[in-house]
Amino acid sequence: MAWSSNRFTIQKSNLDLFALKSLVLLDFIMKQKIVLFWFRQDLRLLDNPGLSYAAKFGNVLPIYILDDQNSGMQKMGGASRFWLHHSLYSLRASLKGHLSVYQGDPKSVFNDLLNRYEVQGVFWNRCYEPWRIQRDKTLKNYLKSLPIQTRTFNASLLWEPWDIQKKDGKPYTVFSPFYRKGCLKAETPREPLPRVVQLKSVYDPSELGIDSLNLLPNNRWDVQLETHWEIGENAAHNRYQEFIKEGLSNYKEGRNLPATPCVSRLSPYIHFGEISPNYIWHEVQSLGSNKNIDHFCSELGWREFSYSQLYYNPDLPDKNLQSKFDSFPWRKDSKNLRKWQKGITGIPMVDAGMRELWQTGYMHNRSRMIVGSFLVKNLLIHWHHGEQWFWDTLIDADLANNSASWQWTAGCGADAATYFRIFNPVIQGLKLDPEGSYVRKFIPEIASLPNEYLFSPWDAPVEILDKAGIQLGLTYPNPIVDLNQSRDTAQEAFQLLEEVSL
DNA sequence: TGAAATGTTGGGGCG
DNA sequence: ACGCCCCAACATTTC
Repeated sequence: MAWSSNRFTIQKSNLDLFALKSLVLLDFIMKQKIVLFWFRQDLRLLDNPGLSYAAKFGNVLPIYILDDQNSGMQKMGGASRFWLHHSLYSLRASLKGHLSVYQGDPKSVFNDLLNRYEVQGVFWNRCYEPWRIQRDKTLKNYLKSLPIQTRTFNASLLWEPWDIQKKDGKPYTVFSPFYRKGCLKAETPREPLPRVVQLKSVYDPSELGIDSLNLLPNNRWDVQLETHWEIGENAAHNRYQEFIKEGLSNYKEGRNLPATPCVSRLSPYIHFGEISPNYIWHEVQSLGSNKNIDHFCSELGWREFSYSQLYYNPDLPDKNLQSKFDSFPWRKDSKNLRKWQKGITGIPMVDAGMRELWQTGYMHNRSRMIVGSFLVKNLLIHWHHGEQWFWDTLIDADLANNSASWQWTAGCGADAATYFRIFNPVIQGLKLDPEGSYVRKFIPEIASLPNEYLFSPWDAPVEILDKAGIQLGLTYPNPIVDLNQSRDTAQEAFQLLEEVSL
């Protein structure tokens, strides 16, 4: 049975004659013995437990599968695809060209490979998105039934979600005890493994090739993004070193200032596994212990917390954790949603954040909180819309972090900001971008305003606007809502929610 | 990882 | 010297 389907596969593919002949020959003698290593969110050679394990077996076929079939509504967004495209190229180079790429349902990809090779084992590092857990569980059972040796590893979390629980066996719902009593009291995270060198790798000539995955957009908006990022494992380590040099020593305070280089910007690399949290954790810990290092480590803890929340609440991306929010009267306001997305709300701190996102595929963490608060609380637009926009436009879009953070912002999450915590983008700007350099960078049309009015141009006297060459409503929008009034409205609406649920 | 309103304190100017 | 007022700075309460 395997023989006939083999020939069929070969005829379909466009191999050159030599490769065809040698494969047919192999087919007659014996199928090549290999183990499969399946790359997923772990596109690296350093500290890759699954790959290190596979490497012990000899001939390893390293593969990547783009699976848009099982992901449902959570299909990878545009910015993520851009990143993935380059990350795969980088990984392929590290593997000296031996990365074989496929598309579709992994089960059929595996079946095809099982027909053409004698597969002695299949190994991968675990992912934690509910749809991936579901898919991989089924797949693992299937492979085991054949039987084929299958083994999975942890390469992307410092602590497995099922290892961090309260004494009563329930998951933590508040960050601080989750991190302090849960994570820090649990076993120290695994030490990073050495880089896989001398991998005896195999290449499958009938793989698709990275380009045929069509990960880049047709209208090439990615060209601008590309200027802001180096992508791949080496780039991840360069970014890490840069952060240690430029950002860590003032991390605790500087992390709130969007114009400073104090945040790590490692999130896209971590998401795609170009650098491992274990590597970062142990490197940083080896530098000693102070408030900056501790705070940075706790941010890795926040990531663990997001994954824990998603693991124990698989519908975190769709459903309010606090169900009383189900009845909240969100506004269907596609015009204002569009203005928020494009960064033309007329509120500089919000627009700066949204334009940073659009231009670079990234947004400073503090800006994410400000624009999120604005969308949900000042515009009263459902957090799903923010979640979806971020999902499509962020290069570090991560299901756990994205959904947990939006639930936090909206106030419906587990350890959420209470409803009356509403950011004032003017005050946040004055406090956190005191030089105004963040706003001026992304909103050049108001750059000539003095700092005093930079965050609230509508308050500026006409002569100052004139002098700065600004005509509100023409060169820069009037604010789409009154901050004070919309804040009061929101508080009333959220207050009502509290009362109804009593 | 909020902001505004309200309350408290203490120093300095002044009659 | 003293009481009074003003106000900034800080603390607490409220939404």
